[in-house]
Amino acid sequence: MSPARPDSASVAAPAARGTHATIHDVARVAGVSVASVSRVFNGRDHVRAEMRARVEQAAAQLGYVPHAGARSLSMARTGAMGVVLPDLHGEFFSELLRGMDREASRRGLGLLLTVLHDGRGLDTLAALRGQVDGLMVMAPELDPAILARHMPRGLASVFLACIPQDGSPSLRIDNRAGAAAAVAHLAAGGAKRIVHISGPAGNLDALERRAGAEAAAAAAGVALTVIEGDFHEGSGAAVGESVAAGTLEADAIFAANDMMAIGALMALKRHGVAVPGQVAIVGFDDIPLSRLVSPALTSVAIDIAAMGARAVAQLAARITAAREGFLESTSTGADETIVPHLMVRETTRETDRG
Amino acid sequence: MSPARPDSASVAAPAARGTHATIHDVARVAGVSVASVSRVFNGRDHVRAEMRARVEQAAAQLGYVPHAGARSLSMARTGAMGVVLPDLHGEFFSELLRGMDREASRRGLGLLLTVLHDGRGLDTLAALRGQVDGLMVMAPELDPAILARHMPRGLASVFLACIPQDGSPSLRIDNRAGAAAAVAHLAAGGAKRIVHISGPAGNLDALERRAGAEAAAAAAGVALTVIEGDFHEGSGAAVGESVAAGTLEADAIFAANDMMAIGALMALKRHGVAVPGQVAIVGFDDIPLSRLVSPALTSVAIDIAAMGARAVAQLAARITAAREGFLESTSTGADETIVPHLMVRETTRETDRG
DNA sequence: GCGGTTTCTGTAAGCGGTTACAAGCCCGTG
DNA sequence: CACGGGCTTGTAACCGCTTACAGAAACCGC
Repeated sequence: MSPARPDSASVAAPAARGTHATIHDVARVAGVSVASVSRVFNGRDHVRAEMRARVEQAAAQLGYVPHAGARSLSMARTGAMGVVLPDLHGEFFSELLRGMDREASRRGLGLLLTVLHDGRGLDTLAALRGQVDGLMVMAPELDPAILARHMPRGLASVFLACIPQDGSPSLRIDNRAGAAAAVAHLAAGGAKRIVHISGPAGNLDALERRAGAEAAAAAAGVALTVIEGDFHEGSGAAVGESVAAGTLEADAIFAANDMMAIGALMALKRHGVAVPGQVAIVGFDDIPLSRLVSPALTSVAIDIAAMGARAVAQLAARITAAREGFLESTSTGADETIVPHLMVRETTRETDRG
Repeated sequence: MSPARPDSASVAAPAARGTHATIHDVARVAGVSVASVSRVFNGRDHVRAEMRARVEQAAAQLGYVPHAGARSLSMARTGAMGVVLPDLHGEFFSELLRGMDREASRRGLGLLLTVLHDGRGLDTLAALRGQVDGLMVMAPELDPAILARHMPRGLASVFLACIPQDGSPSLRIDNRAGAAAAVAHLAAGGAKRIVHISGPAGNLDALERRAGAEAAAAAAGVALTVIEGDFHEGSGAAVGESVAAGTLEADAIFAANDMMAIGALMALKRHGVAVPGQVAIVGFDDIPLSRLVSPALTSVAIDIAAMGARAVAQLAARITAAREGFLESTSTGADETIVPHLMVRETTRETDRG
């Protein structure tokens, strides 16, 4: 019983049609044990040069690639992070993912995307166990209690722009400060009657932005009327129509996001209302589109991509902490607050060409 | 030796700190075998109501969730699809993912995102084996041979807008037809000297669009000058500058994508060149932004989200085909061609208000 | 030429599920 | 009351890989 040698007969069918070669096939072809093959591939342990060569040759010949699933099962590590997002549109979505990807791929991690279509999808969260090492969750519309109930236990997680659960760290946007800066800027520019187009009622960001706007308006002694929007262009356009028609009196509009601001802007333009001459406008998010509309939109800027990258970094830290055994540690991982800044453009500033 | 009964002593520590309960823990607590627990959770086999109740109760008590990795190992099915994309920006990216997600989540599948940063990332493709059931690959910039070399063998795949490998089906945009329609439209509007801002040299879409434009220009008997761009706003702006300065003579511009068209549009506007009065502009892709700039951009429209959804559907079909054993079948899965259509807006049409 | 290291390599026990197979149960019949 | 057959359930063998442990081999100084 000599150790298995490369024997042309037994090597005949290393893998069935379409099936992949396994580590055993490689071991058999190379005439070594599976442990050695594993060692060669993970390169931590000592392996003689000749053995390494034999294994690599066999692996190449068979087109062997380790099976990520099996590996993650025995190592308790998947190499992927879950991203849980609401049903986002457009630039915010892509910028966030872009930032996450930048940081994740730097660390050799994958990103598993899960979109919550207004609540549905929540039950798939639990199924992520064993498929990802941690979760980045953004669910500003969701009742924190419901969210908590659906979070898979024991999976490291980071929350974006929503209330953190069970001591997980979170990344928060200082919506109040951003909104306050916007309103203060409008007031400083001479606005007396500001209309705030808010986000949907249940949305946390929306609530905070509204609060910030109200505080700043009170401080500056200007009137603020709040109209609820839905973060989409249409609701902004509706407000623009009302203002143009005179139904709604306003010399400035502060929208809770850029799409609504742009909707309002387009509606006003369509009706020949001068922006910023008669009505000044400020948005929130500073999506790339903002500087392309004309007049270019003044907006509260958040570095969305950077936020995504930070989320990955935080989660990575939290995952390794958990692996080291500090998981129950009282240092829950620092929350981070991202402070937005005002990007002044043409909708709040008379330009040479109006 | 009765079968293990729920015994408070042995049940003491179902899971260590932070660790998940396994199917064995559930079996022990419920006093049944692991097979039964598995049956209850997969619900295919007959299980008595009382057993079901016992297991469900135990699972709930332990907060048990099946481990996706382990399950995929024994079932040879992961429930996720890999998405391989170039380093895309903006709306195209988000629309595509949006469409893919819509279809994937309808089928209960996840999306694992891998971005190719100009070539790097290719080696991670092979590592996807065992992590996804199939791959959707979009790599218009990549040499097909290099791509082929890096594709994990035996993994079902669908190619988007690039040359298919090994008989995998692909989804292609009829770039030629779209570009031809754009140029024909410009010629019909009276253009005599058209400038085409192409995409980068190695890009397949870019080449096809250029070819379509050239063919249509020849057919219509109008002059076409090609200037190479990079799909970003800046290169479009550069052309706009040249045209405004008179360095480049043109009464119409056809850009290979919308961002370059918008760049050109902004540059022309900045210099007071009338659009479409002096220069008409057509873009390609019809990203949401196109209708928001002013004048609104005429563009060749592709339903990007629909394309993403189709890719998922095709891949799903191919995966089940492979599972049924038709993997070597000569019917390689039908290629699909998506025919774009022209969306005429203000940059090629005098409007009431110019 | 022998014990003690040091450096490789193989064996086998998991990781957490699924599932073929066999065994046990319960029932209606002849 | 023995018997065949339909439901349920348990046992154990995988899925493909990592890794603790132990055995083998090579090298050391004496």
